[in-house]
Order: sequence, then C-alpha cells, then structure tokens
Amino acid sequence: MRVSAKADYAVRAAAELAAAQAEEAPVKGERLAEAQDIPLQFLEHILLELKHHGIVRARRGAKGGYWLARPADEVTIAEIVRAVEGPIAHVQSTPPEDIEYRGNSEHLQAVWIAVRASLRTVLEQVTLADLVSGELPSVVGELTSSKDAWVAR
Amino acid sequence: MRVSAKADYAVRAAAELAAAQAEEAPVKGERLAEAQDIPLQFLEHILLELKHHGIVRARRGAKGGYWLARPADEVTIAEIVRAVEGPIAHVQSTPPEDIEYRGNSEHLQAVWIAVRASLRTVLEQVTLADLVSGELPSVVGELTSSKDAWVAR
DNA sequence: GCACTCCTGACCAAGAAGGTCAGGAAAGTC
DNA sequence: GACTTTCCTGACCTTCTTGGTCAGGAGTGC
Repeated sequence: MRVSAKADYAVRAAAELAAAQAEEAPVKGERLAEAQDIPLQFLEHILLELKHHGIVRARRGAKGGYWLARPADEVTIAEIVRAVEGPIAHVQSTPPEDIEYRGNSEHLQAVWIAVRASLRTVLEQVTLADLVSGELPSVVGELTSSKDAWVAR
Repeated sequence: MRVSAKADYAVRAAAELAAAQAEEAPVKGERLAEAQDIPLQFLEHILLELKHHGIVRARRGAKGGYWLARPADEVTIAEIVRAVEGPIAHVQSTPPEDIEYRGNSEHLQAVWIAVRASLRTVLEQVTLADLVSGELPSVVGELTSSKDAWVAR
C-alpha cells in the first residue's frame, strides 16, 4: 500500500509536460529532470514507459523532447500510475475480483474491491490539468479538508 | 499500491480468530493455517507480529493457541495491515505530509493525502466483526454496488 | 557530417516478498 | 520430573522489485 518513487516521478514529470503544453514545443528530458529533481537516466526509462503506454510522445535530435500525447485534462493520475506500477490494488498479484475466500474471510473480497474503488475515485478523477492548476476535484477537497487527513497514524 | 500476501494472510487469520472468539478457548496456529490455507510457519511469523502490536495474544503448550486481544468489533482492518505492512500510502517511504513538491507538481501532495484518506475511510471503518458477519459498513456497500467496481482496468 | 536527444538493453546493489529450517522456551499432562 | 504440545525466535534461502547507473545505438535537424 505504498506509492513508489517511480510513480511519484512519473506524475511529476507529466505535470511539467502538462504545464508546458501551451508552448507547442517538446520539452527535453534534462529540463524535466532538473525541474523536478529526478535522476535523468532513471527518468528517461520512466518516460519511455509512458510513451509505450501512449501517454507521452517524443522526438529525438536537436529541438527534440517529450510532450503529452493528449490534452492535459484528458490524462488522469490513475493512467500514469498504472503505466509504471501496473494494476492498482492487486492482492497477492491477482485482481481482487478473481480471488476466492473461504470460511470466515468470505467477505474480504468485497473489502479489497472497496479499497480499489476508493483509490479509483481519487486517482481517476484527478487529471494533469487539475494538478497543475491546483483546482482539484471536489472529492480531493472533501478528503483533505479534515485536519485528521494530514496527520500520520 | 498493492496488498501483500502477508497482509491478506494476516486479515484472514484474524477473521478466524474473531469468529472463534465466542469459544473462549485459544485457537492453534495449525487450525488457522488449515482454515485459511496459509503456510503454517509463515503464518506463525505473522501472528507473532500481530502479537507484538497488541492485536492478538497467545499461550504456549497443550491447550495453547492464539486469541484476539480485544473484542472483534474493536479491531479494524487498518490496524492489521499497518501491523504487518507498515504505514499506509507512504510515498517513497516517507509520509505524504512530509514531502515538499516544487514547480508544477506542487499540488501533488494534496492528491497523495487524499489517496491515504480514501484508503482510511475503508480500512478504518471495517472491523473484524463486520468482516465475519458480512454486515460491512455502508461505505463499502456504496463503493462495491457499482458493476464497474468489480471489473479490472 | 555533426551535434543533439531520445531509445534500449545490460548491469548492479540493496531490500522486500514469501517463504523454510532448526532449535529454544513456556505450559499443560502423566 | 519427564514428556508432549504449541508458541517463539533467529537464521537462512530464493526470487523479484526498487531505484538506479552505464554504454552505445538510432533518429532528427542544421
């Protein structure tokens, strides 16, 4: 139940690309790495994965770089996380809907399904456009408004 | 963003203990392992962790075994997951409230906080008593009622 | 032709995941 | 007191993941 460095990096780099979308010119990997303080060579691997998933595009050579394949308001955080981390909320590496629980843990499946659904309500709602503008969907506002949400446990 | 085998096992074993709470007698590790089809020796390590976190108690020897340290309706899934997996929804191994994001990813912190909060709304609501009775809190019902929640993406 | 930038695979160290093994230490029974 | 039972603990193991680095190849633009 943790967010990997890779996923964090991927979203941050994508946020930079979203912000640069107006410029109409590719952004170099180096600039992304500097802007978000990410090891360049590691970032290049991540960007490649995002490219393979159709989230970003790239061109080589002088004047080359990366850009978003789609408008920033059509790319969700969930997509990016899935691209680099794989499916969200799998249990023992299998999707919760495929697991069969017996005995007294019969209803655990519903709990894991609910866990996944709750993650989706956040990650699939927030787009890169939301992220860079700071105008996050109301669901985020509701979840973060309580003081309690900001303290560890 | 995945649930480990260890966490899954821990919850399932705890569910068995919750169901056996009426019996007023300790449950052997072996019986738990068989009931939930968990490798016994691995399970013993897990139960030991749960014991160290004050979730279960144990006694050795003949007539020994494990039992819940508290009533089943006072033990949440969140507690069990934390006991074996550590803090929920950490980013790069640090709690989201401690991360500082710069540039265009400034609002990413709020997103991760929301992610954690949404996990908490499920995991901290569901108790072992809910789990074994099948009467899950309304939040779970709402999240799992949609057909969409049960399909992969 | 040359500089620039992405693309790709190989490699690597450390840690986690998912266990197994062997023995020790309480608790109860005879 | 011996013996069985069951938990307790640490050591160990294999495989995979994480978080990178390195070296070179392949397009692209001038």
